Amino acid sequence: MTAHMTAQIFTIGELAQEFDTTTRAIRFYEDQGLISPLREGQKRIYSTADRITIKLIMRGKRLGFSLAESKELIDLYNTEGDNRTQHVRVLEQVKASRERLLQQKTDIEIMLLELEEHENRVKADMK
Amino acid sequence: MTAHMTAQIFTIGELAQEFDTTTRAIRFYEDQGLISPLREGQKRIYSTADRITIKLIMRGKRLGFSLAESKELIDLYNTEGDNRTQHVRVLEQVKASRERLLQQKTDIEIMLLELEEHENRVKADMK
DNA sequence: GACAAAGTTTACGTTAACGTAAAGGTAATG
DNA sequence: CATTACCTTTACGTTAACGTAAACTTTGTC
Repeated sequence: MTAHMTAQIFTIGELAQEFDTTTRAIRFYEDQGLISPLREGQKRIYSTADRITIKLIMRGKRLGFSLAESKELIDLYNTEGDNRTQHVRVLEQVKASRERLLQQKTDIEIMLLELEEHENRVKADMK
Repeated sequence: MTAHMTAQIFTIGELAQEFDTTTRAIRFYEDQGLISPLREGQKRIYSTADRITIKLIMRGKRLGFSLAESKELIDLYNTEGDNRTQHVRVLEQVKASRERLLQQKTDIEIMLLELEEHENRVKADMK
């Protein structure tokens, strides 16, 4: 038997379900150049790579990334590492992304602490 | 001498500067019921409480919170803890907020890991 | 008292990220 | 072959969060 699995594919409906979104939204992401599914006649067919891209988009949305920002990240991962200046730009982008994420992380820590404080106040108040 | 400092106040311009936003935005938050500055004649005057609220709004924005969501949080902190059912609602809200923040936190961890992986690939590629 | 630097209100404009509706193609199923 | 379940394109509508502009007051300051 062959060692490879036949490449997994997905329909737009399946992906919409999996990521709890709509086919309209997924087509919109294509419009915006975030994904480029193949076609089988009229119908779009999505690869596992497309699926991962959508997962990235959704994660980005949960963190308040605009589609443009998510696209930058996606393109970042897709840059065929060819020349040096490209590499430098990529590393700079990575740095910027990391800093943003770290800022968000500390924002979250603060908010979690404040929530806990408030929860304690309210609980004490209930007694 | 008296032990209390005369209550700090701020103008809209000062706050706009401090939070790197615009007076238009701050007035908009008032429109949306997130803050209610006092007036001195025509002019708005902001208390330290107002300032803190704005800080909360900005933190929310960095985390992708809509103004409506930030308002919920602000109202949460401002609920005069009176009756039990109120308390229960508050605690449920706290729980929901916490869960959202924790989800965001894990999203961030994953993205940070992926960034690091990619960074290493690119760096290895440069050699 | 004229001017600049802040503040004010009112109101229309703009962008992102889809929602919603219409009108139609295709493939399996009873 | 008619119905059902998806898929397609085209296109106009909607909401959030302000931006931008106009026209006006208030407050020092030269």
